[in-house]
Order: sequence, then structure tokens, then C-alpha cells
Amino acid sequence: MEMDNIRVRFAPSPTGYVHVGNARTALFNWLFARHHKGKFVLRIEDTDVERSEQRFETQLLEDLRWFGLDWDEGPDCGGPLGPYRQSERQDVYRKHSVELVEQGHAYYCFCTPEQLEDERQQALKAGRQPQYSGRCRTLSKEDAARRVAAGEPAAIRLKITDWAFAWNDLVHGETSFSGDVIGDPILVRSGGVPAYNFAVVVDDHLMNITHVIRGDDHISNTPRQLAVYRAFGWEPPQFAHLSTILGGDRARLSKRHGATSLESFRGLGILPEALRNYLTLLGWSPADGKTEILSTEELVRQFSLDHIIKSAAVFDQEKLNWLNRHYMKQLPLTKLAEMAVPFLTEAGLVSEPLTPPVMEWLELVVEAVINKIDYLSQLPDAARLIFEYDVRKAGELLGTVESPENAGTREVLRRVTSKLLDACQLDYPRFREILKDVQKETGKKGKELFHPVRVALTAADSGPELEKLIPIFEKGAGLKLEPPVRSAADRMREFSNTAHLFFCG
RNA sequence: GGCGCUAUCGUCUAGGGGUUAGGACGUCAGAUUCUCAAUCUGAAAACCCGGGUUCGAUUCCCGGUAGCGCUACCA
Repeated sequence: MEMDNIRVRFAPSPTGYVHVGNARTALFNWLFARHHKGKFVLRIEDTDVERSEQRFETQLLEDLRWFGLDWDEGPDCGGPLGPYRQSERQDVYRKHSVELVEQGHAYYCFCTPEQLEDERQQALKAGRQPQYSGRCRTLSKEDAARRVAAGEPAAIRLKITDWAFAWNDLVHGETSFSGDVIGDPILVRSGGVPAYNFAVVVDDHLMNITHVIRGDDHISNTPRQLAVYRAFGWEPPQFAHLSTILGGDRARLSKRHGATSLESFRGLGILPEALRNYLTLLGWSPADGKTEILSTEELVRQFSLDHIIKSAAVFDQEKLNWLNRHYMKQLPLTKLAEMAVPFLTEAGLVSEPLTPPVMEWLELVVEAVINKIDYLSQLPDAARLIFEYDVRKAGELLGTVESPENAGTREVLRRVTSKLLDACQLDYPRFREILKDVQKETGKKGKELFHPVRVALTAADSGPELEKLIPIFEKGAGLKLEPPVRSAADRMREFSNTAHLFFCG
């Protein structure tokens, strides 16, 4: 295979929603270009997009950039073969379509949509192939030109003359279609808007695209496009068709399956490197067949079209989560704390100003809960027990401390509380000493000792290690945060008052 | 209806005419920890069906079935 001057493209429509399937297509193109040190071109298919929806393009580019892709030529950075927006290439399409008509490869079609729909329905009813009859094909050129000049609406159709279309698909191998299954396809709609199958071919050729890597829903479009290449006498690029991504119910992955857009993954706090790794694994595997965790550099190094699987894959959020957890743990705490800020702020757990000491403290917070979450947006919930203290909940979880059968628990909590209140400077070693003393005094140890203390301190019966929580409480209390974080002593004081620890038994 | 694409554990996949069919996520069990999580160890778990070809098919061929796509003046 000719591997010099590789040029690939990603040509999305700006809809304000980058589906993971499209993201994966973009990623595979990008990986292929980077692997071969070729060019990655971004082209916007916006012929149908309202001018007022221009903000969608901005959003699209931002999503792709967040995802970690960069492009050598595109609507924002330009390039030698622009413009890179289809809406700005209308003249190009017009010129090329007229050329085909003049050469006799295409013709004007005056059939109305209603007429065509009628024929279609009839063919379907009669069990025939619903296909354009070719009625306008035989109109004389002069006649057609006259009607067009008179302002009659006309579409332009391509004359299909070939018996068969075949190509060597880089993923699927030899693929072919018989020529008689496609009716003469529309090149330009009567409104003057070019049809997809025409515009892509013109663009891909004019932009010197060497490899077209796209979704396999385009396989059946390929013969139509091949026909356009042939009509122009252009050499077609190589094609590689990627399988579809399905949801758990084996239907195409769509919005109703949950998070399916780059934006939604970003909102969940999924790391782009995790998503890149996961999406690449969905349909591609490294040469050793075993490695699962591959950095983007490694993906670029190893990527190759011939390890792409042909069958559709079901999107598995659990596996993405697993990769995301991995990449989160790889991140330096400073970085992680920074990324956590928006999520914590939104949950109302922290507020400005986030001074350096506060950020340092947040690193401890993030570290304490990092292995309890799949992605960053779960962090506020996991860390809530640091920021909020619900004394009633603590009481409920511990049951009635007044009752006789809880005498042991009561004793533990009493002693811990008074020692905690006496301790002027609490850190974990000191806390540990206190518990040791209480253990000696009460004979309680292990779970019996720790559990009541944990519940009284956090109002939850599970959570991060007390070893991590104690310093977080103490340092947090010293920071004068808004809302404030309460110290261990403070929590115990309130608990003992509410539970009447010292007034019974 | 026609045409096309696809088919290995629940999921992502490796493999390939003779293998104990490999890895990963998830699940379950054990270890560990004050708890949950994390971690470590282990277990259960797959070649869609039928017919060829062959000494031998999960692998190659054909058919079926199922899923998906296209069948547009959608992209």
C-alpha cells in the first residue's frame, strides 16, 4: 500500500452533538494520520445547517479539541485546499456538476418529488425494486437546457452506466455491488444544494484525500460515489469502513442509551485519555492481543487498519469506567484537585476564594475518595461526608445509645469524646493514641471500637479511612472555608450533646 | 421486498484446520482493612444452527437464522 503523503479527513455535520460513534471515526482517522505522519483534515458538512446555528461549529471544534484531536487543515486554521466548510464551496459543486452535464455523464431531471414518491410506492406495492425510472435521462440536452433557462426547477442526476462496482475495502476486503441495484442518483437537488454523495466525492478529491475511513453505514453509498469518481475520471481513494457502535439492546447507540456524546462524557468528568483508549479498543486491538491500557502515544505508535474488527460492538460503560479510574489514579493530585473544583463548586461544597492552602487541602480530599468513584462528577457525593455533618443521621445509624445493650458503644464514645475535646492539636497519630487508650480502658477493639467512632464522626457507616479523614477534618476546620468544614472535636461535641452521651446510664 | 455487512465467554476481544480456545471489563469466592471502595489471589463463563471439503473443523465453502445498514431531491 502506498503510504506516502497520507491524507485523511473527518467530515462531521455540526449538530451540537458529537456522538461517540463519530468521535471514534474521527479518532481512527486521526490515529491513522498520526501513525503515518500524514495530514488530518477537518471539513464541516454544513450545507443544510442554518447560518444561525453557526455556534454548533464552535461547539464541535471545542468538543474535538477536548477529546484530544488536532487537525492540520480545517475551518478554523485554514489550509491550502480550502475552504473547509461545504457551505462555502457551493461554486465548486456547481461548476463540477455543470461539467458533468456538459460531458453527458449527468442530466437534468424535472420529476417532482411527489411524482417520484408515487412511483416509489407503486413499485413497492408491486414488489419491484423502488428505483428511479430514468425518465428524464432521454430528454434532449437542448430541451432540458431550455426548461432550465425558463426557470423550471431541475435536479441533476448521474447516469449510471456500469455493470458493477468493486473496491478493496481496507477493513472488509473485496466488496462489490452490481450496477443495476442503484438508480441514477441525485447529484444536485432542485434547490441547488448538492447531495451528500456528490459533495463528498468532489471535496475528497479536491482535498487530495488518500484514505476514507468512515462508518459502515456508508458501504452501500460507496458504489454511488465510485460512479461519481468514474464520471469525472478521478482515481478513488482507499476505503475503510468501521463497524457501528451498539447499545446494550443491540440497537444503534443513541441518546436514549445515556451518555453518548463527547459533551456528556466531559460532563461526567470522564478523562479524554480514558475515552480515547476505550474507543480505540472498541473495534481495534493491539498486535499482542492482550494489552488494554495504551497511552495515546502508544496508540499512535501501534495503530494499524488491519487490526480493525468488522463486527459491531456494544458500548460498555463499565469498561470505560474502569479505564477512567485507571487514568484518574495516574493523574498528579494537583491536577486532579484542579479538575475537581468545578464539580465541587457546582455541588455547593466549596466556594471562592480557592487559595493555595485550600487547593492543597483539596488534594487530600480528592486522594481520600479517588478510589471510590468512577468519574469526577461522582466526587461531590463521595466527599460529602467531609463537608457536611448530619448529627441526626449519625444518631439514627448508631441506634439509641441510651439503651442498656449499647452500654459498650456509649462508653467508647464518651471516652473518645472527652479525650478528643482535651486534645489541643489533633493529627492521626494522636487520634490513634486516643483510640489505643480507649481500647485499654474499655477492652473494645477493632470494629467495636472504630465503627461507633466512624459513625459519630462522619454520620455514615462507610467511607474513606479515618487515617485520611482526621487530618482532612482538622486542616479543613483551620481553613475557614465557606461553608465551613468541622473538626473532629466539633463533630463529637455536637454528637454527644444531641445523643445525651453524658446524661444517662 | 431487493441489495449489502456481520456472527468466539453477559460485554470488549486474541487466535486459528489438530490449542487445556488466550487476555480484559463485569460477576462470584477468598485474602487484607475500622467500614465501603481500592488492591491481591482464585473460580464460573464462549466458538449461532445445518450441510459440505478434510483423517480432522470453532477456523475454509455453501445454506439457514439473527442483528445491523442501505434501498431518498438525509447525511
